[in-house]
Order: sequence, then C-alpha cells, then structure tokens
Amino acid sequence: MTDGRRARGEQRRADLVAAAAALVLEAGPAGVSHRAVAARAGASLSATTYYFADLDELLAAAGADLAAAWAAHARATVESADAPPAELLVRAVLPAGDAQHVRGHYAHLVGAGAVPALARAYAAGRADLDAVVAGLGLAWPPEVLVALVDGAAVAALSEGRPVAEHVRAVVSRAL
Amino acid sequence: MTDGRRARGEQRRADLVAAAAALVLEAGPAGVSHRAVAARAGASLSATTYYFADLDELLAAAGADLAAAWAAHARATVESADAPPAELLVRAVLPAGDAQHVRGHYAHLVGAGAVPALARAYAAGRADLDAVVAGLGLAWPPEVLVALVDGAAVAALSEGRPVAEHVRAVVSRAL
DNA sequence: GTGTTTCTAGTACGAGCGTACCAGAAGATG
DNA sequence: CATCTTCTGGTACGCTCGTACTAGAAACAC
Repeated sequence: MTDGRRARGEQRRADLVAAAAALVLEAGPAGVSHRAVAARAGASLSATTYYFADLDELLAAAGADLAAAWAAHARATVESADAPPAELLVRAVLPAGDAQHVRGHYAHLVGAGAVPALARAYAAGRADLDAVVAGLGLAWPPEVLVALVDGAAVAALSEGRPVAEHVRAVVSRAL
Repeated sequence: MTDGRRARGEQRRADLVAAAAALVLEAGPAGVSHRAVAARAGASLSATTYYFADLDELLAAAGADLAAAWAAHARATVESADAPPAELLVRAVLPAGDAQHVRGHYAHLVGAGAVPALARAYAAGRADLDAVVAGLGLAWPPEVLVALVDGAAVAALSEGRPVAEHVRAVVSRAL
C-alpha cells in the first residue's frame, strides 16, 4: 500500500461522517455536535476539527451521505419489485428504521434547503427518486406520488401517529 | 377591575408565549431559549421561569398557539373564497410569511409528535383543516389534498426552491 | 539513521444554555 | 396604616457547546 497515512485518514474521515449521519437520524440535526460525533466514531474531539473546518462542513458531508443513501434505498426497494406498486412506493420514499429515524430524516430534509450544498444533494437525490418511482407504472406523475407520501408522513409525525400505517392509508385512498 | 395583578400576569404570560411562537417560526424550535424569549417579549429572564416550569412547558404553550393559529388561518382563507379552489387549498395549508417562516412551521410540525401535548394540538388543528378543505369541492379526500401540499412543500424546502411556486405546480399536475 | 508530513490526543477559553435563588417593587386586602 | 400575595429584576452555578492550540505519535522519504 502506498501512503497508508492517506488511506487511514480517509477512513477516519468517513467514520466521522457516518457517525454524524447516524446522529442526524437518531437525534435530528441539533443532536450533532463535535463531541457527540467524536464519541460515536470512537475518535477524539480534535479529529472532528482536523478533518472539518467547522460544524457546518461536517453536517454538510453527513447530509450528502444521507441524501445519497436515501436515493440508493429507494432504488433498491423499487428494483426488488417484491410487493405491489403502491407498497413499493411507500417503502421507497420512507426511510427504513423506527419512528425516531423517520422524524430525523424529515427534520433534516426540512432544514436542508437552507444549506446550498445540501440543497443540491437532495435535489439530485430527489431526481433519482422521481426517476425510480416513475418506473412503478402508477397513474400519477412521480412528483405527485412522492409528495403524497412525504405529506402523509409529516401529518403522522405531527400527530405522533405510526407513520407507515398512516401513509399507507392515505396512499390507498388516493390511488 | 378586580385583581389587576392577575390580569397583568396573564398578559405577561401571553406575551411570552407569543414571543416563543414567533421565534419558532423565525429560527425553528431550536431557536427558542429562555433568554431569547425574554428579550423578544421585553421581559426579564426570570419571568420565563416564573410562568413556565421549564422550557418544554413554554414550547408546548407556544406550539399549541401555533397549531390554533394555523387552523384559524386555514379556515379564514377558505371562507374568504376569493380564488379558485386549488389556489385556496395551497394558501390555506401553507402558512403565510417568507421562506424562513414556512421552514420553521414544518420543522416544528415534524417535531411536534414527540411531545404529547403538541401532538394533540396538531391533531385537533388538522381535523379542523380537513373539515375546511373538504368544503372546497375538490375531487379527492381532504387528507390526500393536504398531504399533497405538505409533501410538495417539504420537497421544495429540501431543495431550497421557492415553496409556494413549487407547491402550486405539483397541485396543478395532480388535479 | 534524520527529517518531514500526517494524524491523534489532550487541554483550554469564552460563550450561551437551563435553572435556581433572593431581594424588592407593585398591587390587593385588612 | 400594615400585611400578604403577586410579580419583576438581577445574579449565580454548573453544564455543554464550538473552536483553537500545542505536544507528540505514526508513517513515509531520504
């Protein structure tokens, strides 16, 4: 291996980004601090400031990661094709995980547009998502279908109701 | 007036709640601190702890205020009936104000379900909203229509695009 | 080996936070 | 008048935060 330092450093950096992304899903963007990320990644506090100029940069990297993972999850779900289209739609748009993860996902989503780098990442992810959803063969344009799922999810989150269940009910009422 | 102290105290308390609600819309729930609320309401720091046992209680009061205001705004918009139904739908569901207000509204919405008192307030507000939207005479159930607007708004927020514009586009594509 | 770059660990500073406490002003009651 | 309750203002404690700084370990080049 030439230059093991570089490789080690990139691994460390990736660990920090992954830890930050996990924290976003678990505790929302506000739960991401230098110290929390370091502890989660098993690194020292200084590592976070060595690899990222400030917290915004770390959050942006984590957000780009989350946006990419979200689009990849959607693609894998739709391509598995192991359920009716409406069910695939719901599973593709909603992130996997418990209620806290879903809440973290949407909290991050709502705040993402205020950070240009994240806005771009999510625009790209959403374009990917729309393309995938269009392949489901449902009657509406993909933006409409995705909005339906997102909107139903927000409603469920605001009332503290089970998200997937409520989303399925709204989708079935619409199709 | 009998007992001017009591009346003065209730006014003070209402001022604090209003200040907290304004801060939620301007800076999101994370922007609400005892000190920020006190400064905004023109009160001293101690007033916030005198009227509210802790920050959660203050946030809950502000949230209940926001939920009620949101439902009232929707009702007034629909009852004005001074635009086509689709446009009334968009105006009723989206909060008035600039992009920051809309972002604050949805950030608060997503987090509300985690606090039982807020979940109840928003459930009541949403029931009100659904009833009002049902009166628009559009082809879909109100939950579906509201979800469409909320989902489109979240998409726009995540990409940093103008919200109302994007929501109108999605709604017109769906109807 | 020496020297250089990359990375880690530890510590420190100043700021803002939630919250608690207390002295006193303001108004009501007798 | 005096007394009691309600409310206000000011201050303080302990904590976490972002960020900066420095010393040294680790991996490479020569």
